[in-house]
Amino acid sequence: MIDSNNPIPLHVQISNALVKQIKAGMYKDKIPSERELIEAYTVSRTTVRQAIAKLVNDGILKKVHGKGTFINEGKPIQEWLSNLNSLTETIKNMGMAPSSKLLAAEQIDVKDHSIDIFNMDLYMIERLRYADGEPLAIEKHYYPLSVGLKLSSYDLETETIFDLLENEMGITLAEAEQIISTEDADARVAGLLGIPKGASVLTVERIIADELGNPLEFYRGYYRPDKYVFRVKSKRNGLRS
Amino acid sequence: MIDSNNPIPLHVQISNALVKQIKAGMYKDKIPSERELIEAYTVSRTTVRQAIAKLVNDGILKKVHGKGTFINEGKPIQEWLSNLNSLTETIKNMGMAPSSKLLAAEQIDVKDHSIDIFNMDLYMIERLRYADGEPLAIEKHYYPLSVGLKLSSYDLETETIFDLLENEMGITLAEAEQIISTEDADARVAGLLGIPKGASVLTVERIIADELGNPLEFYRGYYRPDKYVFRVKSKRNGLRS
DNA sequence: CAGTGGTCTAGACCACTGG
DNA sequence: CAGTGGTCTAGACCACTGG
Repeated sequence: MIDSNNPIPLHVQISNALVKQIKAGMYKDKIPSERELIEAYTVSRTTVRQAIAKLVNDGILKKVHGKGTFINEGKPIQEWLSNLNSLTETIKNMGMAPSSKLLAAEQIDVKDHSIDIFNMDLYMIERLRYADGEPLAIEKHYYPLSVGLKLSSYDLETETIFDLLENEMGITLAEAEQIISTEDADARVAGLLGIPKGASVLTVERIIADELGNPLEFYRGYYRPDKYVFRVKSKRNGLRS
Repeated sequence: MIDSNNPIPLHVQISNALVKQIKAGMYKDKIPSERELIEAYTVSRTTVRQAIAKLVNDGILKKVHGKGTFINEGKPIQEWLSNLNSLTETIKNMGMAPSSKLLAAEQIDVKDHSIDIFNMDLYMIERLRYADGEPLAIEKHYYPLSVGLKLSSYDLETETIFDLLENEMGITLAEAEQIISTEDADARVAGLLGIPKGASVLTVERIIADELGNPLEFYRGYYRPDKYVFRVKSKRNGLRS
């Protein structure tokens, strides 16, 4: 299972093994202690701690000094807002299986929409996103027509849009500004996400720009709050006057 | 500067020293290599890497294999990343007049609450916050009993809690982790905020810690989404496969 | 090639939790 | 008290970047 000849680092192998075991319900609440994992995998403590640190950072585990390392029960998927990650990446980091269903991929006339960041016709891609087969979010991406048309030539149910943009189309995503809010789910959103009409959904509006600040994508996402939350780290260095 | 007799861990001391040096403009783009830092601080590589890892996780530094460790430009490290420091300040910045109504200030038995970050009885302060006389948010702050009691001796309808903690009580707030989500307003929340029962409210859970990571405050806020949204800037990580 | 970060070992002592 | 995670040392070899 853990193979030191494998080019995948040992701490990554252990990390993955732990996620698999946690998902399989092998541990009720607590994972084995670091010393026990050292024994089990015949590795050093550094390696074990490195594996655990990753899962703690992802919000899967939680360490308590003197007691042990515990599984973060039933916690929704947590996205770190300081990094702009694709939902696919985030879901994978949480040890779940991402999938997508394409709802729409179509041109939108400039006069029909209120998104004014591109001064041209748009192409809209809408997908229902799943984690371990459960509906998680609806994502609508808006691109300039040429970009959208090119994207639509790929299989958008299996591909990661960020991958396509960055690796296939040579577009560099640099930074994003996101607005997080909430609204009551309308009938369509509720139906797709499998929640009652009127229930709260987390909403994200996002503009991604390149290094020069030119807009590349407008995005609107609707997330099930019981399965997905946003996490932010903040600092307070020398704010005092 | 770096003192191994200091109870503050060496890697934290080095971490802080690096931040100070970066802010002072001591490095143009790249910080010294790990081997150089080992020399400079007379510590092991593990310790240096631990110090750097923290700053990478915070988005201040960025490592590039084979090249070095670089400063992440444009990441403001001197302020809260998301304008959540003091609601008073944020409201003022929007050109509105902040005010507060104290709803509760009371001790909570350790056995009655599920907040387990302090292993002691808590003191809870709950306020309804207004902007230009309109209800905007409900804020619940939880502190260790001694801190809460001291806070309650001030006029919490006019004072800013962060001001009291930092300037009157000499408590240093270093960093916070926040979780943003949403839920349906219950009758009480709806009534206080002046929205229909069941309507969506933005929720924030926050733990503020000192420089060593010891928790200082637990916080839960309920915001009217029509009057308050969260804005976050994110960067795309350079490290993808 | 020298220099960089990435991975890993095999120890050690400490501080904290609970019985 | 035994067991836990937290910190730290002093090494080693590897993979990658650039001249």
